[in-house]
Order: sequence, then C-alpha cells, then structure tokens
Amino acid sequence: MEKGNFKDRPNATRLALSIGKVNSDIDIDTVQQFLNFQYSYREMQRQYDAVLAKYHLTESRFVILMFLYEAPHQQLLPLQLAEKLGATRATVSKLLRGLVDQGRVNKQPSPTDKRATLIGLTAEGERVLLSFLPHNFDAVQTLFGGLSSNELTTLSHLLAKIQNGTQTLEQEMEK
Amino acid sequence: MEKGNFKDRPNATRLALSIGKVNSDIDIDTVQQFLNFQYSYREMQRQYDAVLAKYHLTESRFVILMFLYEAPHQQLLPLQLAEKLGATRATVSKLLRGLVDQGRVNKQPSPTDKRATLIGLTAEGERVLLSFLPHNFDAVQTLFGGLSSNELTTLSHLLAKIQNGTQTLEQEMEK
DNA sequence: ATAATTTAATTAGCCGGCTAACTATATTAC
DNA sequence: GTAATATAGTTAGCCGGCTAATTAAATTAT
Repeated sequence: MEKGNFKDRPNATRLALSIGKVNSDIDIDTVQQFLNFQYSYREMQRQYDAVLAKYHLTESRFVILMFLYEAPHQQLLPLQLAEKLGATRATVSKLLRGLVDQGRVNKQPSPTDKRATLIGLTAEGERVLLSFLPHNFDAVQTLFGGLSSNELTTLSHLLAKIQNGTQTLEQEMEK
Repeated sequence: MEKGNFKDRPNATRLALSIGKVNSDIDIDTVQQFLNFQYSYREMQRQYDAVLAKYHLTESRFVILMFLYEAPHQQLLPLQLAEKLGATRATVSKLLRGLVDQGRVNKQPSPTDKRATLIGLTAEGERVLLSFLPHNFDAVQTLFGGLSSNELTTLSHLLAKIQNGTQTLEQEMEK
C-alpha cells in the first residue's frame, strides 16, 4: 500500500522564502517539479494499489505471481524472487507466507539443496493471475493512455535524465 | 524508507506475450513507460531517502518540521499536520512520538480545547531543519538539475496527463 | 440540562519495506 | 576429513503507511 501524500505543497512564494533563508541558489521551478513528480507518482500509485486491492492483490504479490508464471516449471527459489523483485529475502519471506496462506503459491523442498525451497505457482495462483491481468492492463491504459506515442517517447527521455540525476546523487553520497 | 524496485523489468517481447495471452489491445510502449515511471520514481526516492537518513531524518519527519517552522508560533495540532501531510492522524501520532523522542518537537495541552495537543518546534528541531535544508536543495538540484527550463515545463505537462489518468481511474473505480 | 453526536488523539493490529541475528546446509581450504 | 566460510531461509524488531476501536471532551439537539 502506498504512503500518503502532502496536501499542502508549497507555492512559489513559500518556496522562495525557504530557499532564500538558507542562501541556496537552486531554481524554484526545479524544486516544484521535483515535488510535482513525487506527488504525481504517489497519487497514481495510490489509485493503482486500489485496483490491485479489489482483486485481493498487492503489487509485490502480483509481480511474484508473474515471475512464477513465466518461470520454467512455474517454479523459483525465494532467492531468485528477491533478486527479480529487488527486495530482500526477508521481505520475500513475508510475502510468500501471505501467498501460501492465500493458496496461490506452494513450497516444496529442493531435491538438490536441502537449504533451498522451491516456490511454485498453484492452479489457484494462476487463475487469480490470469483473471487479474486484463484489469491490470485496463488500469494502465487508463493511467497512461492519455499520452500519445510521441509523449511517451518524451517522457522516457525526461525519466532518463532523472535516472542520471539519481545515479549522480548516489555517487556523491559514496564519497 | 522507500520500497524495493524490480530488477527484472519485462522487455517488449515478454510484455507482448503477457498482453497477447489475455487478449488486451493495450500498446506495449504504454505499459513500458508506466513501468519506467514507477522505476524512475522509486530509484530516485530511494536515493533521496538515503540523503535524509544521513541527517537522521525521514521525508515525513522533515516535512512535519517544515510545516511547524512555517506555522504561526511554530505550532500546529496533530490534526492539522495530518491534513497537510495527507496522512491519517494515526500515522501522525506515530511520527510525532518519534520526533518528541528526538527532542525536535514538543507537546503541550491546548488551552482552549482539552482534547487537543499543541505540537511545537523545539530549538533543536529548528536547528536540525535549518542545517538540513541546504543539503536538501543540493540533493534536489542533483536529481533534477539535469532538466532544462523547457524540459521542466514539458515534464509538468506530462505529469498533468498522468494526473488526469489517475483521476479517471479513480472515477471508474467508484462506479 | 441532559442526551446524543461529533471530534481530537491514541492504541492495537495488519502490511510490506528494512537490517541484524540465527539455523541449517554446502562449499572451500588445508 | 575436518575446519572455516559462504549461502538459503527464517525470525525478531524497527519504520511508516493503513483501518478500526477506544477514550475523553466539545458541541448540538431536544
């Protein structure tokens, strides 16, 4: 579930005040679009999460079902799921417990490694996934369908710049 | 702290497969840019959170300090903070406990309403806030400084379209 | 004036992130 | 062959979201 979102976003005047107070020479519009980016994502995600919730899914659980569905024998190790998800094994452990409780996934010991557990998609898991998928694409279409092909291209350029900024910030932090 | 992020994003072929399987006629690029948008935000936020963490702050706590700093007498009610933050009072209650423990905020009973508690910024809270602010703007500059003035304008147009999509989805859900 | 309702804040309990610590098994080094 | 190390998974405990329930006080209705 997604976090809340400021209802009180500073206007240019208030921002200018804060910026002036600390003698930063950052451009006000830069800050405002940073805030706008956060805001837009969070509102979008909140709504997308609401769609998922209607089908008793969360995004992470949905994505796990997708990974399993596409995997050979529809089976993966928790470790592999964690890598694909970009989450820790601890987090995946929790998510899997939930999915097992929902009967969408099962666990069985690996025949080759006694430490490992094979996670498999159940028939119920596949049913839920396949019945949800069309609604997922509908939601994405509603969210992003307003952008033309050209606009999608432009968006991807702008996102690439933000990703560059992110990488730069990451490098600056390492120092 | 921000959630993880898929490391395994489907390529066009895999997406086309999933889409075809459920007979959706959504455009593949639409889905990919939706995923790209999520990915870009999450990586950005993860890094921004890391900056905040360096100063023993989280975004929510930082924003609360800002709201208090700008408030008359640097005081607000939990209820007002919840509204500005766009979070529930329960969440604010938790955040305030943490801020009180850090000595950045104090509580005192409202003189006019015995149910209410006035939250005030302490000297320490103000010190932390003002010493962090320049680093905050530096981080935002690093993240978004790569976008020109024109690009920021374009971004805001595209975000507006996503916000429209979000609103449409919200309306569709109500029905 | 009192009863009913609304409101402010907190608490309990769930979720999904995280790190750190632990157990059990595999692997590597010697 | 055994000791040291690395790896798979889980658990405990923290954080910040949430909803629902609770308490106390204020307000409104009658």
